[in-house]
Amino acid sequence: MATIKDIANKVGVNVSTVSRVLNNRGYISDSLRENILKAMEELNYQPNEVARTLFRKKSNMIGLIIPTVDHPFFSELCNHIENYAYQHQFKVLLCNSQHDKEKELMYLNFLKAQQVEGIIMGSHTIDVEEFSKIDLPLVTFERAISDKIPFVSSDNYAGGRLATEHLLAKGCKKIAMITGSLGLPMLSNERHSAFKDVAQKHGVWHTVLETDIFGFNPENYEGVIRQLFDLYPDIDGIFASSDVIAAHILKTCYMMNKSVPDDVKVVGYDGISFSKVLVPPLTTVVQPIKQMAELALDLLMKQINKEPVQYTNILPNELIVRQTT
Amino acid sequence: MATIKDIANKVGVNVSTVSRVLNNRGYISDSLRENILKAMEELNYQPNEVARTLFRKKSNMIGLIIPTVDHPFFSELCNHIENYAYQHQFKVLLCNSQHDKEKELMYLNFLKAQQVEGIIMGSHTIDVEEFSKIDLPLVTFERAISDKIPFVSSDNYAGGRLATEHLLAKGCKKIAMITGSLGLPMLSNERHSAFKDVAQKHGVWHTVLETDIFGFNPENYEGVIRQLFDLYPDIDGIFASSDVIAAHILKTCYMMNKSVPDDVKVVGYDGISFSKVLVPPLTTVVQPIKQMAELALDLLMKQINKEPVQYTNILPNELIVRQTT
DNA sequence: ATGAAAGCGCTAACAC
DNA sequence: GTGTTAGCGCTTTCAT
Repeated sequence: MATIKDIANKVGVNVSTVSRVLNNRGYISDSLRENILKAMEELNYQPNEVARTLFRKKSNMIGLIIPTVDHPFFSELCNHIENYAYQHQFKVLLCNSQHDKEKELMYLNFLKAQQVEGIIMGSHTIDVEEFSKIDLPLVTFERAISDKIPFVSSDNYAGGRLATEHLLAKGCKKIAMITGSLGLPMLSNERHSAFKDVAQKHGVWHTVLETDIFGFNPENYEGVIRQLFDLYPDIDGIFASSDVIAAHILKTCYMMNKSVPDDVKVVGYDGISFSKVLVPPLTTVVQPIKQMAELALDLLMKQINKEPVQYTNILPNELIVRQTT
Repeated sequence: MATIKDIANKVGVNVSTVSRVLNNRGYISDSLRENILKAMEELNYQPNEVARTLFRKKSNMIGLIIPTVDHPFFSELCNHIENYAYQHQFKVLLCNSQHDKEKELMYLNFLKAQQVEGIIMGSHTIDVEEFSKIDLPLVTFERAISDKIPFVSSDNYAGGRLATEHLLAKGCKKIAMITGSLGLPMLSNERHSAFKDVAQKHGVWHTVLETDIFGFNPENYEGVIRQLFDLYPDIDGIFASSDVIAAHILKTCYMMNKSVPDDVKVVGYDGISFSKVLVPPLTTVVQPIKQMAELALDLLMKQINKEPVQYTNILPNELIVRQTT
């Protein structure tokens, strides 16, 4: 791989001259610039960004840690973040923690060592204390760590209320919530609080099913949903904590010959693009994923630029009624 | 951020000594090692990987370029690649080209500049000549560039044949294929060739609908599928070039009150995890995505280690019959 | 067993 | 306008 030195030698100038044309800094005669540019072309020269980063202490990279990109919510989030970052000349280093504490911590250190300029955290297995060591601009998704670390989330409680009240408004008498893990310190747990509060307030029978410890183990979703129906055959409304879970509910209803929305109504959460192509198209609480992504990056960039930021960033979401209710 | 110098100063030794404990190389007295380790702990020291990479010319990073992570096939692929890479101490730099030639090229150069050790290309908008300039270990998905660049794909022709023959075996008399763009130089276009060949061979009426130029613009899928049905109301079998398209077909059938599989049968392609939770669960040609991901990385790592590789890597896929046929 | 020094590729004073 | 030089943080001979 050609270096700046090779170019300099070839043209017969000093490396600093080459560096000047590379950075468009200082004066150089047009003819020299021409020659240098030509030499770069010929040697297929590519400035070594690693060396540049070492010197500048600026990598133009940010880190994104999520549980797994293989979940539509996160892949959409990731996609928006990448796009927006690209517009602002940032590259994103994607890290999938797989909900593994070791891996999350390891990636956190890796990102630091890699001199990223900031980190967006969407995975939450590590403890609060660890964050103090990071000492890098940070933004969190769905988790409030401290009043020093801004977070963005949608209004989970309001979303849960919207969903539950909608089920009741549609006449459901016996409702269930099926949710991923409630054991992680995430704001999304408030969807569950809202569900319980609303059901209690209306004096409606209700139950909660926690599918699994981590929320992303869809292999056994159908099994547990079947169990729920076996136990309570007259459940007529379900609030799923994610559209992915909702999809499994629709599938299970299909397999059990329960008609949606006639026998049971279901409302999802997230508003991922797949929600509108499900059969039937899913009623769901849609989060403003794109805005959330861009807001997170804005907050990160502000910190990178030493600008003040707001720590609490809760975006509204919207119930979209389709055909499962 | 603490550097190796800070540690050295604090302990009162030379940086090379610190470097030694960092790399477990050479001899150092146990007591010194202890002290140094303690100092690192106290200063929360993190070796600067950028500096290390500059020296070693080894980044432990590979690049992955795909059209968009916001497509289940690629997010699953990406997930498997990341996992497998992690097991082999490689990090992956994810680049979404969005099918944009500029962006793909820009990312290609970025990856080189970033000193990645190799690149896996799943996006294919740039021309063959560009590849000669890359001069880095490369593996391609679904595209044969040259006999110097290994590629991995599933057996697209066989897959297309499997799907089409299955439709015919199920008694379809009037079949359509709905496919993404055929305009990109991808091996997956062979699914289409197989479809036509099989239909012709059996003398069955058939038509092909190309949804859009790039294959990932699902906004208007329902519209074009409706048009197809309006034009040919008696189509009774559809082969979709991806499970995502198949999902849109199922949805559109639902909206048009066409029963699947009674009125129209549909078979998808990919075997993404969502295929089994669709309603009805989708009959589809499943690609061995995980094996493909790991094979791609194996081929890349072999090149990195200067080992010989096989250039043609076509994996078999399997028709899984579920309830849409 | 530890230190001194050179160098990875690049940039930015500072000379001339 | 262009060259010289020091240095970014780290590793690795080569001394001692």
